[in-house]
Amino acid sequence: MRARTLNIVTLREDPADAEIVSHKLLTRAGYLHKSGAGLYLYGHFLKRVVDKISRIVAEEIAGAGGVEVTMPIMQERSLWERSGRWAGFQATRTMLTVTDRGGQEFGLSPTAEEVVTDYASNQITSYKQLPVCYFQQHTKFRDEIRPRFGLMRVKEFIMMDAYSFHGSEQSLDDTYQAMRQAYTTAFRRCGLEAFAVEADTGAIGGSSSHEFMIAADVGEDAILFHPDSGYAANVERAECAIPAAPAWSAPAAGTALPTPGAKTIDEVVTYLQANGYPDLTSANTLKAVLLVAETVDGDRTVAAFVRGDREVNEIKLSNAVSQRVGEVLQLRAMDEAAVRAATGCAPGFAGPGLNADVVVFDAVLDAEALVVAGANQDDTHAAVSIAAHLADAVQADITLAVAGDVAPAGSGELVERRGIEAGHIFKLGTKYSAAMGAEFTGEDGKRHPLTMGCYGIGTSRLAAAAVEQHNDKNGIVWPMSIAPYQVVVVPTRADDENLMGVAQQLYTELKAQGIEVILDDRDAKPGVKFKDWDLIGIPVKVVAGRGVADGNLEIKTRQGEGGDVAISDAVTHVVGLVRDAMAALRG
RNA sequence: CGGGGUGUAGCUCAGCUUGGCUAGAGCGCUGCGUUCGGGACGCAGAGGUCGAAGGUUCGAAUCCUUUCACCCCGACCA
Repeated sequence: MRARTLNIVTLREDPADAEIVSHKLLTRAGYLHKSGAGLYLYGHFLKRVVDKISRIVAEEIAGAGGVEVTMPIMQERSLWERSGRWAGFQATRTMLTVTDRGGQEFGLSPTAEEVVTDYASNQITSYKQLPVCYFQQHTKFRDEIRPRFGLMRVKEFIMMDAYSFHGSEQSLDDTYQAMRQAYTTAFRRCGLEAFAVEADTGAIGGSSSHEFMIAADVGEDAILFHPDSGYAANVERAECAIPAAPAWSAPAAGTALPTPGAKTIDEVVTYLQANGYPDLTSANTLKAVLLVAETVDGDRTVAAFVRGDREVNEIKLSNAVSQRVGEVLQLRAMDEAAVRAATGCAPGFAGPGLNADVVVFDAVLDAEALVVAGANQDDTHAAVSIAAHLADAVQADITLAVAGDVAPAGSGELVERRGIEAGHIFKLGTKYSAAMGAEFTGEDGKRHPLTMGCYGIGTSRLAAAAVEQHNDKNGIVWPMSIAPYQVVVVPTRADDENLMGVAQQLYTELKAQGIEVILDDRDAKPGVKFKDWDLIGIPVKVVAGRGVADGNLEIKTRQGEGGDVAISDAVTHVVGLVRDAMAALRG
């Protein structure tokens, strides 16, 4: 491709609305044009990067048994009602909808379990056809509450989504592991350092899932690791062991403790330490978190109790509450009136015995130990044990794990890293097939629901993640496998027929060798061209300049390695650089 | 949706507090000339409904009201 035809426009300054390096560089280098909030036009270079990532991902998914198809983006409401998810996606307003002239509503695909399960129920009739895995690379829509970070979080994006169907849990396990391996290989081929972590299943559901994270400080997800045992989990999911609370000189059970004006744990502890209980710590208190759970059947009040020195993990809590009242669409804080209705007192003095539809105690709490908890009476706490309140309560792990906690699988502390969620794999079981009647006839001659798995990779997000991992002060440094072009040939002067002739011939020969090459035929100063190609991040640069008189070209990688090479050896040399880099990424 | 902020040239921004001449700068763009290996220089130019609507005023980018858009912090997720 000739640079003049590409109409290359680069910016010297960072765009005002960009926060993270990938957004800045992709915009400055002309890959990305903002069309609206969370809506981007992909320039020619970005289109090529995304296509390359798509191709690598497709090859690996196909290698794991995937069959590529294309599903509709507009999906009928009735299909989503069959799985029961229409209400949930509307309540959380995750799905964008459109209405046709007849008044029929459609969801714009945020994911495609319904469509593919409907397809599978039509296609699959016998166990002899199983397993099968359909996948696609298509645009997805999500009504993001807050799009941000350039390509990272947008309303419209490109995703690889795969769905597998099985006759047994064992078969699902096999495919799940094959997908996990395919993901690992695909990310490596894209030049990305990724790792798998245990994750919450969220709106997709199912029994278990892993997320694939790209390590990056700007990542929106916190991951807790235990290097020795290999434990790694999203903080939303992470379990932890909490050391027992230290003993304190508690009064008799049931003793009321006046705590005038002390509403927060800190205030209560500080007040009581100064008023007769010097060895009290926040670990000896009980924190009440009052929430309202929205379900398809209406709101339910929730009281969650964790140790006073810890925070509630709302994802874990939501899952625990779902066990009792059905799927929780959303948790929100109780307003003051609701708190008064539940406790009979002002906010800040809630404790066991209050009136809520669902009461959850963290599993780590010692039921017999005396703790300081709200007495459901203004300006009063009490020394209580939760044992008497467990009867109708849920006991579950609802504590937010933090770095420094003891890892669940033994000794040692959890450490925190941040990551960008690039992919997710789920074991769905029969959630969708049972709801939608997708069944097959087994070897036993009976009808069984299909067992399912699903798998997603944020293809366009990967492009941004790659820039986060591969850049320097001069711009992007693409891995060879996903660079928009592999090589650029830069004649230092457009008006020098000799230089242009040498550059032109090299360009033609490299193209003939199957190399993706750009000829920079722009009439610009050499410095301008060099800056542009560094910013854009083309892996190999060949300069036809002052060395040509001596029969040399300068060949350098984007990392700055290389030097003069005889013109006669240039094609072989460049082809070698490209092939070696590609081979290294294949591993 | 709650909290904070910003809308002025293609891009990055000044001007607004305290209303006043033809609304400015840098980058980018056009022409000419000199340059030509890491974002050159000189000269001459083009480019703006100051987000939108309404109001106050002799006079509004500036003050008031309404509204829209975008960005940041929180809840959603590939």
